[in-house]
Amino acid sequence: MKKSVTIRDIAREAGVSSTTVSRYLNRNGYVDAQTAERIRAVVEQFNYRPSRIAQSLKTRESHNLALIVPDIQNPFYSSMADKIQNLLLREGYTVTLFDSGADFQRELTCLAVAESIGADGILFASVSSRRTILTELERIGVPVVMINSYDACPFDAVHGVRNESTYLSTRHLIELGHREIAFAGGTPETAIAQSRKNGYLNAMEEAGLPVRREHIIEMGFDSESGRKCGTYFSALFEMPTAICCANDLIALGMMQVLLERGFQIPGDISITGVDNIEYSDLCSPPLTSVINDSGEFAKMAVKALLERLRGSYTGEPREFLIPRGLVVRGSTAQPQRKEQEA
Amino acid sequence: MKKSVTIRDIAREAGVSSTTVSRYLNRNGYVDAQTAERIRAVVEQFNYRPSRIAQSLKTRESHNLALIVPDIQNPFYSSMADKIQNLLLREGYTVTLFDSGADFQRELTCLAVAESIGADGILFASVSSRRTILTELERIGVPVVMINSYDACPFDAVHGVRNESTYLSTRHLIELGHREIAFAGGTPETAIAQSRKNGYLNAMEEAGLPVRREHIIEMGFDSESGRKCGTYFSALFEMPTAICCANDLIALGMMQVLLERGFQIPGDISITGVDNIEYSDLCSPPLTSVINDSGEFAKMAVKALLERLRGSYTGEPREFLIPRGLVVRGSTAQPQRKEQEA
DNA sequence: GGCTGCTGTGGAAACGGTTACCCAGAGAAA
DNA sequence: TTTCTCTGGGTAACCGTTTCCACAGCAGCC
Repeated sequence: MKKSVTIRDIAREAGVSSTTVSRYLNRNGYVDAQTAERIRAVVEQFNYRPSRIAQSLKTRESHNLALIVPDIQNPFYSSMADKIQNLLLREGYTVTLFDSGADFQRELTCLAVAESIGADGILFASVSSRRTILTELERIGVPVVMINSYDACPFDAVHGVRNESTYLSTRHLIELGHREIAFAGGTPETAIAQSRKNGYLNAMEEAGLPVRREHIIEMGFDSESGRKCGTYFSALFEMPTAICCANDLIALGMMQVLLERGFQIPGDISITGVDNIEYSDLCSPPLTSVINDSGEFAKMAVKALLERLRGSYTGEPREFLIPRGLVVRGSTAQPQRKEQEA
Repeated sequence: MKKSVTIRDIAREAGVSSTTVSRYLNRNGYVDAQTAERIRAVVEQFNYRPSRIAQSLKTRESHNLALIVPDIQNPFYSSMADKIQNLLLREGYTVTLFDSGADFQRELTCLAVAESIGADGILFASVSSRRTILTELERIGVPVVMINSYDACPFDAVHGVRNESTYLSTRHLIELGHREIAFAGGTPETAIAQSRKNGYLNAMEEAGLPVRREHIIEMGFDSESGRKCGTYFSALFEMPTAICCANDLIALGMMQVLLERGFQIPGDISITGVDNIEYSDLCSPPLTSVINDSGEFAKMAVKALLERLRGSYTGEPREFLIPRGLVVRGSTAQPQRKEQEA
């Protein structure tokens, strides 16, 4: 940061006090039309921009918000981050983005940094939501919106209906006639992974289908985990006819190794994902997936946070539910084995 | 931001002056071991963290850097952003991420915001690099590192060898025996799109192959543009036997519509991309691509910027070249038509 | 004519840190 | 003894804003 032109420079040059310049800039208080014009001219001439830092110090708001996501490389989150950023920039807020790597300790670090830079609010796609995190958030004391974090918490929350996403995809598989349906889950012990697993289990139970222990495997939410899960399933003596994946990245990684090993998709095995990221449509076969509209997540989260920041809502914590839907594509079909073929 | 505990509170409580507390915190100047311990205890007890904002105001450095990318949803950039952020967080810097949408006006907006929040430095994957941008950057006066922006500029720059990426992929196609090779480019009038186009043209010229006007089309760098280019090519009377795409997103979109329309890849037509994003490996057929190592870009850009920030390098603008390589996958093969088949 | 209320402006105190400068004492060197 | 250097620590100015007061002029009203 170089030596910058200050409000006092402008004031001196325009022959007024800095108070008046400030009033002019913030459009509050009275300032004569001619005076205003004089100030405007000087401001333009010097290309003066007030220092956000000094403003922040004085007003105690930084107009900067923290956005913490578990994995910015996950297209669901990068797309959501993009949209959140655009919406907030328009409202005069900047966004500092943190990638927690889905790690509890790093979530805490992110929060510490967010606090020290004086974030006015926090958008938190937390993966752990342990007590420690919640008490830390309360201590910091700024408005918080939790995203995709299903645990009970004293903050506004934005997510889909609990246990719904994989319920939809599993139902779809069941309706196609599958009975041996496996599940590839995300990072264990996280609320969202739990919710995805429950959706699968609920659908299976509702249909009276047994769930084999070895048909459930949980690694992480990235494509590398998907590859590992795929390798695992391909080695089973009794392979499922369909696999419900906890998100699209897992599904894509899974498809890759299964295709590599000569399985037909959906001929031998059907695959479903969750999130409906762009790439689920770009791959072949294109992936049947559950829509998680990152734009809607962004919109609701921003709306909720802005209302808190502006004090236009001060009531009890709210829960915003984002509607979902199933997109059926080429990766799912009726099972072709045993009963069917015989 | 709530009322916070200040350095003076700590000083009072520890029975010293705020100067001493500051000295203790910043480990400069002399402070007695016992005094230090007393301060440490109080700091911990009150969970005191100095206000970055107040520090910034006084020291004139915000420890915040701006990162401006054309499209955060492009995996190359989201991956690079992720890595940059991690590297810098470790050095005590936070990163404010901007998505310019590959738009000149929005690039200017991003710069204005970056300046007003007092960014100490700017990492700029600029797509326009017009004069206006460069003079604006010089006016702001903080260290700048340009990423993937091939125009001459008075700042450190990080990119691959000029015109190299598509040169590699086009050479590969030529060596496979293709003669009718088309090109699907990115946003026209950007330096990077120009470089990608030149690589293709150079390889063609070098091999003495003619380039048809209608075999070159330039839209944008996203998959939607790729789809449009694919639709266009699929309608040509004289289709090429291979298409060199300016990046992977274009290639993926292209492959989607071509497969949809019944073309075999690589049987009827070979496709190449650039960037080697994760999804180029996850799709089928997996995409032949040119490696652009986002991690290397991140590392060099951060290194260059840190050196400037710390003043450990103050010389002429430098150019950092990131090595590339070709990854041959299933989307390319020898042409199977005419001469070959006859 | 004295009040009241509105317009237009300025002085100066914060906001929470850092740091230049000054001072005191102790031991070492002259 | 005097002077110098080193350790340890306090005073106060300053970074660039905002904002609380204060004040002056003027119109309208009783």
